[in-house]
Amino acid sequence: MTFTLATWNINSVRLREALVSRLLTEEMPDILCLQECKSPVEKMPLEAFRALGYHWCVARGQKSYNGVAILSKLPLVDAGDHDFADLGHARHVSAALENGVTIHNCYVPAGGDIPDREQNVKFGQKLDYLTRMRDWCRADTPKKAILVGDLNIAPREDDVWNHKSLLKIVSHTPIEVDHLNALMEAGAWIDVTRKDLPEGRLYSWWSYRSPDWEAADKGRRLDHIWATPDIVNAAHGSRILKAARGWLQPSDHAPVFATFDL
DNA sequence: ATGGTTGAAAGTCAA
Repeated sequence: MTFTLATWNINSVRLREALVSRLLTEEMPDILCLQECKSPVEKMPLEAFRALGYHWCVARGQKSYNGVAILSKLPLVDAGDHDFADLGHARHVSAALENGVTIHNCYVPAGGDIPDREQNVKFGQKLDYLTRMRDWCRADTPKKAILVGDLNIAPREDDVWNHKSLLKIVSHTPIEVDHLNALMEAGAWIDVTRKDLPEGRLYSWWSYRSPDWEAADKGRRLDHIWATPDIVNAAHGSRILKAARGWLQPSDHAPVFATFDL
């Protein structure tokens, strides 16, 4: 069985229902993981996606903030969620496919503007969230698992438009990268996007604050697809649909894709 | 060090 999976921080699924439908229609991923739905589950426009063949959905929502959903053409079973930060945020949900693969859809806290937990509680919450995810992987080593989402960290020098100028910018500070790497080691996670595309700059997010995002191209790779070693060799065909960042009234994130032959 | 833009929701807060 082969399936294609995509992950996309949609920044309001209700406002951008038409963009989600466009992605589902044009790209036809078997599974689409959304973050920042900014909606309770009962107000997510799931009927529109069902009409396009996405009959299964596992989601967690809340009013105004956060919110994650896994839309699928393939049967899914809800496999639970974790509130890693104990903040009552809907930032994680997981689902199991019939082939025994578990998908974890994550939205790691952005962490505020100041990269210092003494001055900025949000930064501490981000680091603590990653530590709790690490401990969860240590306690329960994931198998046949895929972890996707907006991890809000661009770990590599070629995951940002300028490594040196971003070293003190939240999303690319060494302490965040250390926390992300500790999580990867704890679960033996492999970065599927970089397995497939090891060379060159890759971005999945361009700020709304840049007047000409495409010409400036000051991007960061914040959105990731990881897999455990037992299935990573099944992964191929990674890509980032940069064009979606240029759609009308876009999300500031572009969708990231990978295909698995399992 | 600051500003720039966007979304939800009706204040600002979060990103």
